[in-house]
Amino acid sequence: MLKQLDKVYDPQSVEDRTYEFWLSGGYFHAEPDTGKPPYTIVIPPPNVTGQLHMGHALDDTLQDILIRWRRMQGYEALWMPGTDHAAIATEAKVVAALKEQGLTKEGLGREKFLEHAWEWKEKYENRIISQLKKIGCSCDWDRTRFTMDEGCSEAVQEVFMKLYEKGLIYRGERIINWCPNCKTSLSDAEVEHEEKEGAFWHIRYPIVGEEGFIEVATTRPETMLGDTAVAVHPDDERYKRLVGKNVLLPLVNKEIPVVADEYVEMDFGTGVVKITPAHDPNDFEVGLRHNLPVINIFTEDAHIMEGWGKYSGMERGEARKAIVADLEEGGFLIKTEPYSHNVGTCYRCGTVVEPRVSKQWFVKMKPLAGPAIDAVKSGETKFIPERFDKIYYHWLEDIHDWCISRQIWWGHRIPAYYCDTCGEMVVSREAVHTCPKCGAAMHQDPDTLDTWFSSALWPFSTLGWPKQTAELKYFYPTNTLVTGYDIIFFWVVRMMFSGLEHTGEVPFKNVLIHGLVRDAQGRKMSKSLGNGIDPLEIVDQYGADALRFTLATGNSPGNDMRFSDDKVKASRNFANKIWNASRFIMMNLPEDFDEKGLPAELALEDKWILTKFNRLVGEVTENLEAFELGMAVQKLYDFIWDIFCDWYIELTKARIAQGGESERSAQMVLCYIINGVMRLLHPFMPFITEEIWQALPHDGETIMKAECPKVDDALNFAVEEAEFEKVMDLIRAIRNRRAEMNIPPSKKAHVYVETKSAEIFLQCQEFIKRLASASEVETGEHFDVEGAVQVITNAARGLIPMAELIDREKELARLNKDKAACQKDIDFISGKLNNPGFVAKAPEAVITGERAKLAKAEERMKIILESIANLG
RNA sequence: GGGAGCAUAGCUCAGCUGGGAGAGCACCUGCCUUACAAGCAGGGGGUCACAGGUUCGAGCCCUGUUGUUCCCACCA
Repeated sequence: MLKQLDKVYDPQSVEDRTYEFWLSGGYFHAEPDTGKPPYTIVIPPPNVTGQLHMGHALDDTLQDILIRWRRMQGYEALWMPGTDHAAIATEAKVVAALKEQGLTKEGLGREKFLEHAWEWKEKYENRIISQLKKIGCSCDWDRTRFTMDEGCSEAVQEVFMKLYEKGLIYRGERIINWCPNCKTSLSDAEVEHEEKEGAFWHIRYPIVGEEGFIEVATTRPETMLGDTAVAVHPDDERYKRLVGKNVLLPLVNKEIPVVADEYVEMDFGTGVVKITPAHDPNDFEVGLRHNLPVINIFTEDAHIMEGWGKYSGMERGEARKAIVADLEEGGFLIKTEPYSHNVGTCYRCGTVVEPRVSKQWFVKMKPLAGPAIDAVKSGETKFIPERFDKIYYHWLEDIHDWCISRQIWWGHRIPAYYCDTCGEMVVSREAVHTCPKCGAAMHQDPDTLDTWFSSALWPFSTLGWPKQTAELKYFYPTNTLVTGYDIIFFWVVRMMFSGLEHTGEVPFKNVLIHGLVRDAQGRKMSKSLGNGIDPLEIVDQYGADALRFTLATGNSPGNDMRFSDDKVKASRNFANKIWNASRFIMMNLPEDFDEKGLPAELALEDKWILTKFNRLVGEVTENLEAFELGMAVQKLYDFIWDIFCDWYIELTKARIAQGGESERSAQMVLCYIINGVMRLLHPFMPFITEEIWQALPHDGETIMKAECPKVDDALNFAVEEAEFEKVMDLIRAIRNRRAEMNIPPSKKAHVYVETKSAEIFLQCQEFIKRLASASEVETGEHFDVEGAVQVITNAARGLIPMAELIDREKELARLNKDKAACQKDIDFISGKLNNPGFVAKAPEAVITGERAKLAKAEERMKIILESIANLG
């Protein structure tokens, strides 16, 4: 007994029911070594932050489409979203959550704080899982929970140890980016540069031992407290003689030297730079070259430290005002000019970054970058689209060492231990409590590791590495990574060099890069703008299938896409169309219908649609193999709507009405095609396709594990396809004429078809009657019909006697227009064919194509001329 | 300062390796044709940013120009 579909398509109930069914069957579960083909795909997801936004929805949808597609091809496909425990931005979120309860991180202490963090993390991960389910992600949730819980700490410790032992991790005093709000260091990639309005202050530094002064220009006067030199270019004639002398630092009244350094640009500003090694990365370098002292004037939240008199305790902005005022009062300020420059800000909180000298852990990047570059150069890992490899190279080629220590609590703790007494440091897998040198107590480094340090291990740490698990062997290296271009530096690059370094293999073969989702006006979706669209609201409104379809359609890899309600609405309409087409088929099947194959006798139109379907299968397969999801989806849309619904289903109505063998074979072909189409479409619209497929005669438990349609050469009928299109041409031409003349479909008319292919038109006369409002169809070589409307196609001329509606002059004008258009055609094509260059150099296939076109046009011209003669 | 992308119908965008320009939405006309008005049938609308070049042939390849978006970068 076949199931009937609901009369009205309700995505909500379809989706709830279907997902429940999948879960209860455990269909997402992936096992290694199942004997299935060895091609596997693991697509690690980005870190999630607790709230699914449109960017994630796009990412996850694309990943899920690829996963489902591979599964249907029989591959054992694995997908594991989730986060390692140091997931991005989590500490800030926990702190914010605690604040609401009146608690602070410091008040709780490290241990209690971490307890809260774990609790909080679990909550948001559960939320994310339920959100991912809503958009149809077919992820192995048990595995996801597992990988999230343990957080892959073991892998992180292992990697740290290995790198440390190889000398690729070191601890040192460096100038790093410091966020005074988050009170932690940041890597270069975590700093965003913003153009900000500022000023250029010109300040007098009196020369010691003589009259006069040297003019220094700066954008940061408040840091002058920490100045330990001024620098000029060695070749600068203006200042050459001053090198080696001292100047007096205003306000501080300290003598500092004038040094010569090539870093100074002579043409910029005054050609004199004040050197503050503690608070500027360049100055720090200059300081190193000239052995200058480093004077840190800021506390970790960017207030002036103790010991600076009235400035102490001032916030940096406040200090700037006070210092500028004092300089002016003391007569040291020459002028202030407005100046806009780039300022580094924290990518999490937007606070202006303060460069700060401190002891941090670093990863030496040069040795790691080499193999990562080579892997892409050799094509072992490919970017799609290709152009992103340039961005990748560029980043890796002038890379600085990576600062990996963070002064936050929520993260993987650095496995280094320091002796309280002698300062000895030990790096160790196990906790060390007593100093191996002096026997005093040791304490672990309070810092944690950069989120991306652990995220970089995702492709293998989630598979059990460093243990050589069966899963690791089976699934690694993975096939494809899907992510946005905004995350190449943070994550892709780091996974690449980490994978190569620790496993000796690239972590993935393909990197499919997608763009950002923007709002309807093309703006980036952001919290501050409040223009973010919640994917779950879209799902509630239009359904997950519509959302997924929208995200997959109309965009090509690497390009941004605009998201608008109208697009989702169009996708929902498409889903509705599919629903109704399926409903039509189901309604017209006998209750015990269970045919899955094709009838022995295929009608002309059956061969036509089977040929079209076969072509669709081939093209969609090709597109998906090449990651051209947008194109695949477009072709499916066109086939289903235009070819299947608007033509084939309409054609079968005549056969269904007729009954008997003709009806039965139509039912079989309808089922065959819709079944195949549902399977092709399933990755894009998983819910509706499952629901429909289940209602149809089918083999297997779920469409997720059904086989993807394959090209079948036995079902290509090129000749019949072309023949049938002659009939379609005539139907279209008649409809066109009737519409132009405003004849309602209810007004049927006799149609005479003059043609050389009479038997086809005769065979298809029922279609012409139904689809072109014909009362009778007659075919023949020639008809004499008084006062007939004439429609012309390449293969036939239709005569419709409608004397009362015909305006002879208009008819003639129209025919002459046709004639002119046709003549233009002929001229154009023959122009090409008469061009000796074309005939000599164009490929044979193109030339024969043009010849065929010409023959058709000439045929058509003959019919037009006859028609004009007929009128006269 | 360096690099990349984009510029195609009123709007949003496709257009794969060069062979007479496409879709969705919007618009206009006619239809409640028993799957679907979230629909059906038809229609109008484009110097493919500009200027050169390569080619038998350019939306597509090359050079330059303009506009626009983004990324990177230590000019205080």
